[in-house]
Amino acid sequence: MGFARMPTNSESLQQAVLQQVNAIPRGSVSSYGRIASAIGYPSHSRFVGTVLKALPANTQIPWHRVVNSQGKSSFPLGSPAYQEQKQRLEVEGVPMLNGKIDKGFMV
DNA sequence: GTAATGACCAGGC
DNA sequence: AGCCTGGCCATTA
Repeated sequence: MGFARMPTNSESLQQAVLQQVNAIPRGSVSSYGRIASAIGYPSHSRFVGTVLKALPANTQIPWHRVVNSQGKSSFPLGSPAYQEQKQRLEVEGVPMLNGKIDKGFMV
């Protein structure tokens, strides 16, 4: 008898992560840890990063709305990904200074 | 199979 | 504010 896949496999977790990221409202920001907690796996903050890293360059998922718990971008200052994130956030009204956004924008 | 890696986090200093 | 440490856990080598 084929065991139905348990809901703890990484595919469902990945879907859950993407769903959460997708749910972040425009002009707001969340964190890796918050996403992890939201899907019921508070110790999987690193996994959230793993999922976002695997996204294709042309994705519609708003990965730019995810920063770390300190409100800082995970990318090195000045790197292409950093510039992209900063620009996208500022278009939405979330200023980024020195790689950091105001925590008041965090959901 | 083991070892290293990383878009993390909380706490300590 | 910064830097370090230990813990975390899927992915990758």
